Amino acid sequence: MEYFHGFFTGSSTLAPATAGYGGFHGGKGNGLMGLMEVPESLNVHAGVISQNKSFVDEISNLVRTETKLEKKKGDKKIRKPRHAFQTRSQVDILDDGYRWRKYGQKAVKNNKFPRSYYRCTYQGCNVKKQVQRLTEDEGIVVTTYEGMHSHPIQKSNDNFEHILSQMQIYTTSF
DNA sequence: CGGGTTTGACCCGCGC
DNA sequence: GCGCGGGTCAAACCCG
Repeated sequence: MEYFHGFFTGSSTLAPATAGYGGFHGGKGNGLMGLMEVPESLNVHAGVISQNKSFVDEISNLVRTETKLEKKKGDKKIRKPRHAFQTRSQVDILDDGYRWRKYGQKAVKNNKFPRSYYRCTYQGCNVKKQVQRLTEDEGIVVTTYEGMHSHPIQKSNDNFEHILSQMQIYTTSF
């Protein structure tokens, strides 16, 4: 819990994305080398590769949507950092080593696939994630993590590393 | 039996 | 005020 000090309180406006990385993976940061921050170059890349264009658009939309929720005059608003991962996978369930409980599923507009909402089941851990598949590229799955884990992973992460090795990753922070 | 999933209802912010 | 879209709740259900 102490992890969240000054992070979720919103006192610090910078909300370091690096903290998110560290929290995401407790111990060895092996496969996380693939992680990179996504600046505005995101837009630059749009249109370069036709296949990737669609997901880039989707990500952009995602970013815009969440950014709007952060603008509040009464600076008391807590800005919760989110990290969006774009992965290539046949299955929605990407086992990252944590134990998740699904708590909802909604259809999103402009997307024929539903979005699933998961919550970490570790006691006191309020990390959430949502998984979304793209309409045009059903081989692409966007996973958005919200919050940080303040506890160790409960399973061996061999599987996790394996998945990471075949992952194209995009992250955004707010 | 206990924990996770399903699924419709509810809730809330926002734009019209 | 109302409808819409997105996020969450919770009761029923499923499965080991």
